[in-house]
Amino acid sequence: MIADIIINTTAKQVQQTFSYTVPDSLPVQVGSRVLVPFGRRCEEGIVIALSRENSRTFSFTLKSIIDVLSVQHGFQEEMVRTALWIRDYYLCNAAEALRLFMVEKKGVRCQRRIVGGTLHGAAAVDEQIYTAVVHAGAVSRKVLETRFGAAAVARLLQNGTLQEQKVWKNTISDKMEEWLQIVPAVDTTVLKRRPKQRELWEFLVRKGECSLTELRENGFSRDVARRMAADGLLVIQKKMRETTGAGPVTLSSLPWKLTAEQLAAISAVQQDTEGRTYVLHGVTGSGKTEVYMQLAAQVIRAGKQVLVLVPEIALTGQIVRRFSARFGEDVVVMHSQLSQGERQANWLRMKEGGCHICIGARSAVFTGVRNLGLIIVDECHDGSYKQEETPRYHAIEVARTRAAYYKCPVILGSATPSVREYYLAEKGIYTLLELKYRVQGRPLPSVQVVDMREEFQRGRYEVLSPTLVELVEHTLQAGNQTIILLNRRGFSTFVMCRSCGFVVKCNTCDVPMVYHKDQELLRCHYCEARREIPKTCPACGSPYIKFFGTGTEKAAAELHDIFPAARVIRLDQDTTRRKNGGDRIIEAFRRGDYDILLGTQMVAKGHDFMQVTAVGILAADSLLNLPNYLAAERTFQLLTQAAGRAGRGALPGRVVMQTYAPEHYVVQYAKQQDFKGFYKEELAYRKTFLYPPFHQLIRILFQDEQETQVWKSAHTIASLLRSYVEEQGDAVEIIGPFVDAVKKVRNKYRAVILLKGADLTAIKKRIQQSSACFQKGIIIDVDPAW
DNA sequence: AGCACGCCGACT
DNA sequence: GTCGGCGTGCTC
Repeated sequence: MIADIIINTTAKQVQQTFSYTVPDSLPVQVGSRVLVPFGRRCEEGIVIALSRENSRTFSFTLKSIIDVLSVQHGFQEEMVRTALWIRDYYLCNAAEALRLFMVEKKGVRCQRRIVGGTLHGAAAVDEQIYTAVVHAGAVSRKVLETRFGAAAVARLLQNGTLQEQKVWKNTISDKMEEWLQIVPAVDTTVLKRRPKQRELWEFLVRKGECSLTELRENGFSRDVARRMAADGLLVIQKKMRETTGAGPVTLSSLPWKLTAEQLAAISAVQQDTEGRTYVLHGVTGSGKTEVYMQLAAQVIRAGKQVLVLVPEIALTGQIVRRFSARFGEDVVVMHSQLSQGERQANWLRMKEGGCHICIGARSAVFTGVRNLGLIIVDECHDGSYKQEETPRYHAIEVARTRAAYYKCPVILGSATPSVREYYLAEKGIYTLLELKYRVQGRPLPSVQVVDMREEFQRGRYEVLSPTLVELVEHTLQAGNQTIILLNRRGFSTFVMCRSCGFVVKCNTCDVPMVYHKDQELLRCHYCEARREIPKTCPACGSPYIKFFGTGTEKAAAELHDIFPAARVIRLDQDTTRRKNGGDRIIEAFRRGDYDILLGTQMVAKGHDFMQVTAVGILAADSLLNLPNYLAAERTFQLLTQAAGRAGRGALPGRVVMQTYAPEHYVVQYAKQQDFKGFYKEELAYRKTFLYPPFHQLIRILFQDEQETQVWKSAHTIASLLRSYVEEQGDAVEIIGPFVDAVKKVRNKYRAVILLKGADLTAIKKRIQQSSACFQKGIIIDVDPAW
């Protein structure tokens, strides 16, 4: 057999496949992670195809695979296929795409060590070093150098007294376990006077064979077995560690009274045999999680597995608790804060089929599986499903590709699906499932819009309008809770000189710095830069420095002034930095330890707070002015989701939205909680300007410390692509290069080229073939969230 | 990415 | 003459 292999390195020049022969003795499959000789060293390779020996000829002699690194960490064929799809769709390295599926990113590590060579009878020191090395067998160079000095070590390496050796360490070797087996037809009379050994013998006769862990669980010591093995009564063998058994499927299901809509949605998906994608459009509070769990139960009964994707860790807590309560041990959680060991254990349990449900954020879409039956993407509109570093994949597209292989359904649940997803459902490419009513007939909250321009004209400059103050006061008196959303952290958003208009910007990024009062510092939200607050204007020397704009810190301060007795907690990047910080704050608020939760968009994400009856949205239109085709959609989602936090318990909810653009269609539809209305108007806009879902986008970002260099390489690529489009008559529009929305980040200038067209497959192939597009400082983003 | 090869300048 | 700088090219 001949194996085609991708070398596990991200080096741009080593991305083609390499062919190796497969020794008959090795269990190599598509997806195996193997050790191969590569140049004059060893590397890890992933087998992506196997073919018969006589089917191909090569102009050079092939080398042979040395070993299989791990059976347990090997990929399923589906994972290899999905990885290669990611490479071709998102235009990244094969190894980068394959690494998405790995818990341990590198399967082999090279270690250099020093061993003894031949002693050239000389100085006593040399002999001393030589014998030290020989005595130890092998030593690392560092240890030797600190003991005897770098010069001496170098000299002895030179003259051959010492030699440097390389060893390759397998970091993903299979976990082995010792197994006991009786030797049949052996004379057991000796056991008469060995009661403990006889007991073990009888136990093994009943069991056939038994692992060492099982032995311990049954109260036998390993020593008894060892002695018996020495006497030839039983044999101890090493076997691959078995999956922690697929525990009994206990469904402590308390069947809820489902609404007719929930039942209809469940039965539609249950009847699926071709693996379609479903958009589960359910208003906030319509019971989507119950639908997920009922479907998951069905899939588990059929012996298959479920992947559940949720937006962020802050949100996993709640949904994990609900799933765990129902499915117990059959649920594992994947999140970035697990230790390497926990992560690996969970991954292996899923891959070997020992567990049926995996819940996690974006990267959980790559969890190994044995037999996939369903993928659920909760809050599918959320921006965190798009990875913002290479490979820049979208978890929904990866989910759909994986599901296509298993012919299993994908559920995209949201109260505010993205325009793209809803459009595909309307067109019949996906299937639309609607939940229009809240469970138990709870009403949607009533929404009041406050025009902040009028407030300003009346001379009210406070952050909180009188209408909102009244609502908060009322809610506090009733003993209920309030959520306040403000999409900016820090105290004020920028610092400006009143005399000359100078704005304090970050030294390395082209953005204004933000004033953080609790640290008495200016901070850049693009890099980690901090700076003292200047006492006088750095440009004109004037002392009239003023802070403009409002962040969560300032709003918190104002709330404290107006309601000194109210217990306020902030939820933003500054307060959630610590481990589980977000979950801790949310749980404390849920318990009722606080009256007001004030924060950035995190407060709007899917939490179920029964005691919240009021929601205030400050600066409802702050996202609207971003230079991004998704600005309106993002704003509508944020406003609707935030408003949806009110009135999820038995009590009705009230919402106040403060805005400078009350007549904007986004604000109007959000006020009515009218998804359909917003969707129609937004879709018309997208059609006019040929934005997704009508056209696809690719964004190519160029970064360099030299501004001229950025433009040079951007123009080179742009003209390369333009000439291709002209030659081929490809209907692709090439826009730019133009300056990025932020001109400079971390001292690197930024330029952008945008590709726009109904079908970009041909030009993607062209980009993939061009080495000029894969140089450092160039980032290719397919389907950018921009 | 590594690692070797090769070409050129500096120095015991 | 030789040591070491890093530009270039290859790895089945």
